[in-house]
Amino acid sequence: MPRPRHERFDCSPGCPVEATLALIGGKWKGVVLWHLLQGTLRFNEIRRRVSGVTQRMLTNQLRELESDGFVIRTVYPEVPPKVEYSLSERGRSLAPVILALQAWGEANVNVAGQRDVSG
Amino acid sequence: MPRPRHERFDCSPGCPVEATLALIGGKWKGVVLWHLLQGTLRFNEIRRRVSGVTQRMLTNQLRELESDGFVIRTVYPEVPPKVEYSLSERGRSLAPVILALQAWGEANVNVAGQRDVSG
DNA sequence: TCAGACGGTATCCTTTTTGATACTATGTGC
DNA sequence: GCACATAGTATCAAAAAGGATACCGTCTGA
Repeated sequence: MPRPRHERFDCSPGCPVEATLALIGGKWKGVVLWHLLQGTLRFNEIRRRVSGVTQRMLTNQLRELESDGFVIRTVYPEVPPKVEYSLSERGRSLAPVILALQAWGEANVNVAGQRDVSG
Repeated sequence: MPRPRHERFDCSPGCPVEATLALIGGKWKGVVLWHLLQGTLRFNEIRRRVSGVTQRMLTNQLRELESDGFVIRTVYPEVPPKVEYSLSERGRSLAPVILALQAWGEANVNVAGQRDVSG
């Protein structure tokens, strides 16, 4: 069972930054949260939208998001199975963070892979 | 040399989020960026502020931040050595992201023994 | 002479994270 | 019977990230 990268965050000023990052820094958590910000989704709907994620990883990330209180998992006792994922209030409170990440990425990450290092 | 976790980010909407996270998601990058947002710092100044980080990891994270164009490393050819780290323009452009992370963390992460965090 | 500060490297090792693959159960359509 | 869809587990392996420790050269101060 994966754990947060820090156990305590009373280190120093600036640590809330780390704390937040430790919660949403999983490889797929950002995109998943972003998609859930648009509305409730079923497992395979998320999986199709987040291209490249494996079933195992998606389960994993969703479980972590759930146990961190960001995501609500609703199981409908049907056959075939139906499970819906939606954001909790706490999850929605991340919106400004996710949107800031998105905005910066759109403005600064070149898809073509170019990188300007020379200042 | 560590690489970003994705090589391409043209996957789908939402991916700018992942792209940004891949760049600043290192264990100590958030705090380091936060501290550098306050001004230029020397290596050991950062090290003292970021409690818990080892010399190796700090070097590591700073090198990655440098090669991603966020941080400018200035070596003064003196003895004893003097190396200063400051944010590039690109680094400063992360301010809204870092501040969003900090704001959320301060509001939502239960920090045992946390006192005032100026900012 | 010995310790400490400076800003690192080099090496080894452990932990964490991620990926690939196969498997579960049930129902529907062909 | 067979494949597909649903939402997962289980298992094994690899890769990435992180940590501990020792070492480098030079200077200052005790």
